[in-house]
Amino acid sequence: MAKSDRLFRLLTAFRLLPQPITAARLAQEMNVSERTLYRDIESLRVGGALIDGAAGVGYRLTEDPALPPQMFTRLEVEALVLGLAEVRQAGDPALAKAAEMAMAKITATLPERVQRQAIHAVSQTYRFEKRPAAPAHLGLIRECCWEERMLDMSYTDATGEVSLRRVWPLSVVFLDHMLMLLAYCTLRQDFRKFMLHRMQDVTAAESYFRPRRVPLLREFHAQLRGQTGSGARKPAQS
Amino acid sequence: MAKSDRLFRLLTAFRLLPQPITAARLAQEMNVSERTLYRDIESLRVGGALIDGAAGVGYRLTEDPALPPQMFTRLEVEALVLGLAEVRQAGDPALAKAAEMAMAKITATLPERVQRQAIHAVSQTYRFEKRPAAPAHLGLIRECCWEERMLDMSYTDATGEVSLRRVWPLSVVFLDHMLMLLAYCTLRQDFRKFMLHRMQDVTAAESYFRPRRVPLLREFHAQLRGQTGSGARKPAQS
DNA sequence: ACCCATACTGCCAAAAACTGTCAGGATGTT
DNA sequence: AACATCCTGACAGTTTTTGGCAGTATGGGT
Repeated sequence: MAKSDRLFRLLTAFRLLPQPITAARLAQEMNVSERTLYRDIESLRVGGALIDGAAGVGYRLTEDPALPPQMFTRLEVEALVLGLAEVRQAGDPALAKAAEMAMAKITATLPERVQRQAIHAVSQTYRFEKRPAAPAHLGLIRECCWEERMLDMSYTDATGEVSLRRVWPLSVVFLDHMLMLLAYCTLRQDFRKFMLHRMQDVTAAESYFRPRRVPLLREFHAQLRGQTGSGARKPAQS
Repeated sequence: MAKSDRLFRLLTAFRLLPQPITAARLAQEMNVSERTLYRDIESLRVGGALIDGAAGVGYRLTEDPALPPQMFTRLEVEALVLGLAEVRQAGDPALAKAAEMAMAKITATLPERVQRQAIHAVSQTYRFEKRPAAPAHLGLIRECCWEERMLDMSYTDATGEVSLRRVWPLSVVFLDHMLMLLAYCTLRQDFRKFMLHRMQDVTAAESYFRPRRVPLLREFHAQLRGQTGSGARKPAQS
């Protein structure tokens, strides 16, 4: 095995195996002698890896050259922590979980000192008025947006009238107190806003509208901006 | 030169030099023959690099094995975009700017396809009731929290009474409509919450309270949790 | 302080990997 | 079609790497 291949693999082993880890354990993992393993460690060090080794203890990969050179300022760390904390309160359990995972992944890439800054960030968020829990069909709606897949539902509008709709879902908007879907409505042949809590029997249709989502959304936004600019009239809503 | 060293350097050259780039150019850069360069390319490919090579054109590094093994799921990307968008509406210009920068840094590390998912994320946020712009002293307060530096101010409480305060600032809380500082108040010898818009003449003191911020904040939170659990009484506020 | 576990480094002969030259084939662009 | 460039095999000579051995240094626990 070429040494260069082995060095790549050694870095992977370092990331995956519990630390601290002894040279003997790594050598076993790599099928080389300990002497060679010591040399490999030295090579990785020359290549930029910061590997801490304590006699009687073992090795730790303290900074990984494969990790991004990206370095967040302290204020950027605050923004990330605060933003992801907001998402955790957004009322969407799946998104809250994803926010946690994203934060964990980012934290794992940070040097220890910056990790501590993130864990003990100054900025916090607290919401007195909680959003109601997201309806069960939020995940389905989101996936249909991603996949540019049409969506069928019955919708109860503000007057209490129920209608069957086939829409092209474009975007999910988190408002102060509720969730809204921006979509193109095939029944009305126009853009419409739908409140998620007024939807029933939401199902993914067999048809797709790809690849139209991004331009349509851009158009909807332009329309909304145009209406906002033309006065205090509230944008049309289903 | 050891081949393993050269492979690291070749990846660097790939990232820095304009693409597409010919084998001849890279060989020159690395001081090896073209034949060796072809072998090196093959070695990088075996190691996971996705390098596109077209006869008559040159090479492109399409996916870089040095990029983080961390990969955000699509939902995690949504959470990041949404969270940082919330921060941009938080009423704190410095933090908003930091959120933009953080998002740009994260985006830059993503493969192209995932970058597009981030740019055209489904989740958006819109706030009807904007927070008032943060008072000018927010930045100073934040820095004093970071540095565990005492803060002096005059404070107008809910009854309109003004008092001079020296506090140990612990945390800035973004509420629905306003900003709040959690602090230890040396005047009252107790934890207190202060609304930022009721502060005047905010200055950093000469003294520090480090390293006390994290345990104090933990204690304050425990106190708040205790009060919440004991009934509907609203926590004490200055 | 002592003991144990482990990091660390130099040396050397044998083994393995690598190199550049040469030749020839394939492919993309204009 | 012409040109530029990717691609790959073969081979003799060169360079690098390996593992075993020996000895030193160091961190952590008791």
